[in-house]
Amino acid sequence: MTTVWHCQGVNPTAAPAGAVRQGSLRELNLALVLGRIAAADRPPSRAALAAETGLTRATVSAVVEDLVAGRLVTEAEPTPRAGAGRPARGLVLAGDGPAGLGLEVNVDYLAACVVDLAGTVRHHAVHRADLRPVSPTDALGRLASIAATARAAADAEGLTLAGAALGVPGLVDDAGRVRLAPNLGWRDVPVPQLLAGHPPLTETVDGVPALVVDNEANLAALGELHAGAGPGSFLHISGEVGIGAGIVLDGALYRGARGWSGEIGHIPVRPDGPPCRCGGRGCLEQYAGQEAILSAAGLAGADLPADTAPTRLAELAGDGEATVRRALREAGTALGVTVASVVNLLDLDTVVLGGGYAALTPWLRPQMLAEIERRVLTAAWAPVTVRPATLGATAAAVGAAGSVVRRIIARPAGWLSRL
Amino acid sequence: MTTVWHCQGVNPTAAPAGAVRQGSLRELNLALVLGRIAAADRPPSRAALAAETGLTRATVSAVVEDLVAGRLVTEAEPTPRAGAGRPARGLVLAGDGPAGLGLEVNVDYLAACVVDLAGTVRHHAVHRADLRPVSPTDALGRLASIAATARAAADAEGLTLAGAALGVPGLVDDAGRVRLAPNLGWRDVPVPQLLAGHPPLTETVDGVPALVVDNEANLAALGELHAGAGPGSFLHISGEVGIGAGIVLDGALYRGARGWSGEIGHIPVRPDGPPCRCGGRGCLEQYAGQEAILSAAGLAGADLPADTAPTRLAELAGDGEATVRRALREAGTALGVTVASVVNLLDLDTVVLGGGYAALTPWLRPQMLAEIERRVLTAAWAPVTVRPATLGATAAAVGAAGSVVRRIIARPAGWLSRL
DNA sequence: TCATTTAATTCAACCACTGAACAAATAGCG
DNA sequence: CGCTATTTGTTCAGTGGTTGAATTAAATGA
Repeated sequence: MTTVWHCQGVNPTAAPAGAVRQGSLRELNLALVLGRIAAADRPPSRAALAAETGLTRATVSAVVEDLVAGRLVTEAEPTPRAGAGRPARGLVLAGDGPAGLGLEVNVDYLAACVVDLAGTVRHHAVHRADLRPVSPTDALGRLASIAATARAAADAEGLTLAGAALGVPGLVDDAGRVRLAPNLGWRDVPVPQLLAGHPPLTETVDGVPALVVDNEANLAALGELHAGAGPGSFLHISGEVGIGAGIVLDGALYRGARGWSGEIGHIPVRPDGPPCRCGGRGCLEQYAGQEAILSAAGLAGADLPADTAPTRLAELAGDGEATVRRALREAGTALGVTVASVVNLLDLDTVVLGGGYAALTPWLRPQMLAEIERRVLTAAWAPVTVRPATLGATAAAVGAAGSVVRRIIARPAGWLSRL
Repeated sequence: MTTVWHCQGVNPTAAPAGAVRQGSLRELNLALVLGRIAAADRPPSRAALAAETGLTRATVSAVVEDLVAGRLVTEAEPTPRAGAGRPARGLVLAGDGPAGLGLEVNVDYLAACVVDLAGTVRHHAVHRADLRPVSPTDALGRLASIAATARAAADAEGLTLAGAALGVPGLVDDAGRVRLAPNLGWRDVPVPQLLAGHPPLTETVDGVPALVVDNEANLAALGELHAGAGPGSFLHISGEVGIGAGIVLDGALYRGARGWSGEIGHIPVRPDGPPCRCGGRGCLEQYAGQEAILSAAGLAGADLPADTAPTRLAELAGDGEATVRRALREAGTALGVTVASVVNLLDLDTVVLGGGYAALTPWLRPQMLAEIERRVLTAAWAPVTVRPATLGATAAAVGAAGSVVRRIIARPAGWLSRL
C-alpha cells in the first residue's frame, strides 16, 4: 500500500489524548527520556535524567536500555568527567540510527538533505534551476532522482531513512495535494500520485507514511524551532518570492483549523492599497514582497534570479545606496505594521526573519521595531525581539528532514516496535 | 497562606509533560473517562465508555467507582432504555459536587455566578453601577460581598465551591495584578492583595489557588468554548467599550507568550488613520469600538449607558435608521479587514461575535463576510462562519466559573485527593 | 419459561514503576 | 597504598493499575 499522509502528520501530539493503556506508560516515558536526551546540551547520565524527570533511576535505566537496544541512543564515548564518585556514562542520540530525508521544491531550486537523530545535516544537495517553465511531473521526477542520491548517501553512512518530508511554496491539503503554489505556477497538483512511480518516496513504513508534503514556510519554522533557540513561541517569516510564515506556539507548529495558517503575505496593510494577485488590496506582499522591494529599489528590470536578489540588495544597502535603503525601510515599515498586528493578537516575544529576509535583517529591523513599539499595546512591558534565522537558504529542506526525526523523538515507541 | 495564582492557572495542560509515574496512569484515565462523560450528549454507560476510550470494561468500572466516590459523577436516575439485554446505567456529572464561582468587574456592572460541574448556572447576580468613579478598593469590596452571597447560595444548593475566577476588562499579569484596564481607569491594581481581607476569595484549597484573575475576553471565550459548539478553533471577539478577543486553538485558550494575547482592538486597520489612546494610529477600536460606532451613528451625545448601547443600536438599525445602519456597515468592514488578517494568519473556521457585538451580528456580518471573502487567500475552499455568541451579556462571569469546573474535569485526581 | 443479549463485576495474571539494597568505579586523604 | 566518601547504575521483591476471561445481573422476546 502506498499511503501518503496529510501534512498534519508532521506534528503529532506527543501526549495521547486517547486511552492510556498499560503499555502507554512505557511509551510516554520512552518519549520523555528521549526528549530530555535530545534537549540536553551535554550528554546526561541516567542519574541526571532520573533527577530531572522525577522517575526512579531504576526506571530510567530500563527505559534507556530499550532506547539503546533500538539504536536511538548510544553511550557517549569520552565519558564526561565529574567530581567524585563513580563516573557517569553520558547518553547521546545515536548517529547511526534512523534519519530523516528532507526535500524542497522551490521556484528556482530543488534541494534534498539527510538529517540524523541529533539534528546534524549528514548530506545536502541543491540543484539550481528555474522550475516555473517545468511541468510538475518533470519537476517531481527530477526531485525523485535527487532523493535517490540522498538515500544512497544515507545508506553509505549507515543511516536508515525513517521517512521523508517535502516542502512546497504553496498551500497543501490533507491529502498532500498542492492546491495552489502561485509563484511556482502550480494548481491542484497531486504530489503523492505523481511520485507514485518512485518507490523510495512512497513506501509506507509500518503505518507511518514515507512522505509528508507540507508548506515550505511551516517546515522552515520547524527547522528554526529545532536549530534555533529551543522551544517557545515565535513567528517565522519566510521572505521568498512570496511571503509566508510559520507560527510556533509553545514549541509546536500551529497549522490552523485546516492546515492553512501563516498566509501572512496577504494580510492587508492598507485596505485600499494596490490590488494583489489574491484578489485583495494592499496586502503585505504589495509592500514587502521581493518584487515590490526590487521595484522600489529601482531594480525591477535587473532580472535578478530570485535566490540571489536578497544578497544583492544587502550588498547595495551595505554600500549605502540610498534608493535601496529607502526601499528596505518601506518594506520594514510594512512588515512592522503587520507584525504589530500579529503580536497584538498572539503576544509573541520573538519574530524570526527567514528566507531572503535573513540577509536583510539589519535594514528591515529598525522600522519593524519602531512600528511594534508604537502599535503593540504591551510593548512597554513585553519586549519583542526581531532576529535573523539561524538556518540558511534551504531551511525548509533541513526543517523537513528535522520534522521526520523529531517525530521519532516525540514518539519513539513507534520506531522501536518497527524493529 | 493566601497564594493567588497567575492567570495561566486557568488552563492547565491536561496531559502531563513531566514524568509519567505509576499513579499517573490512573490520573490520566480518570481525566479521560470524566472528560468523555462531560462531553457526551447522553449519559453514557460504562460499556459505552469502554468502547469509545479503548479501555477495558473492568478498568472503566474501577475508574467510575473512584469518580462516584468523589462526588464527581452520579448514575442518571431514569435509566436510559435500550433495546435488549441488561439495561445500561447512564453516568452523568454530579449536580451536587464541586462548583465554580465566577466573578466579573466591568465598566458598568459587577457580576457573580455559580456553575456546577455539568455547566449549569445555579446562581447568577448582576449589580449595575458605573464603576469608573469608584476606587479599585471599593469596587473589589463590593465584589467580595456579592461573592459572599453567591457562596451562600452555593451552600444552600449543596454545592462545594472549588475555586473562583475573576474577569477584568484589562491586562492581567502572572501575579493577578491588573496592569492596565483603560476603560475602567485602573492601572497597576494588585487585585489579590486588595481582596486579602475577604477570606472566601483568598483561601488556598490544597495548592489550588482560590482565585484566579484573568482578562475578561479570555474568560468569555472560554465560556463560549464550553457553552457553544464544543472544541475546535475560533476567535471570540468581545465588543465592550474596548474590543478584546479570546483565541481558542484546538479546544484550548491560547494566552500568548506572556498572557497578553487577544488585543485585537489595537490591530491597525489603516496605519495612518486617526490616533488612538494606545499611541498607535488607525487601530480597530477607532472604527469599530463602541464610541466610534455611536459617534458615526450620530448618537455621540446621547450618553447611553455602555451596556444598553448595543441593544439600542440594534433597535434603531432594525427600525431602518439609515445613519445607524451605515455606521454598523463601516464597523463591520473594519472588523472584516481585521478578521481577514487573523484568518490569513491562523486559518480559523469560526468567528464568534460576543459582548455588545452579539446583538449587532445581523448588521455587522455581511460586511465582515465580504471582506473575508475578498482578502482571505483560502476563503474559496475554507469557508469562515461568523456567528453571535451563545452566552449572554455576562459571558465572562459564566466563563470564569466554567473555567474552574473545567479544571476539575481536566484533572479530577487533584479534586479526589483533596477529600 | 427459557434462550438471547447486553451490562457490569470479579479475579488471577501481568506489566511497568517503586524503593531500597547492593555493586561498581572514582576522587580525596592520610 | 589503602581507606572512606561519593556518586552511578543494577538487581529484586513489592505494589498499583490494567488486562482478559469468566461470572453474575437484568432485561427482551419467542
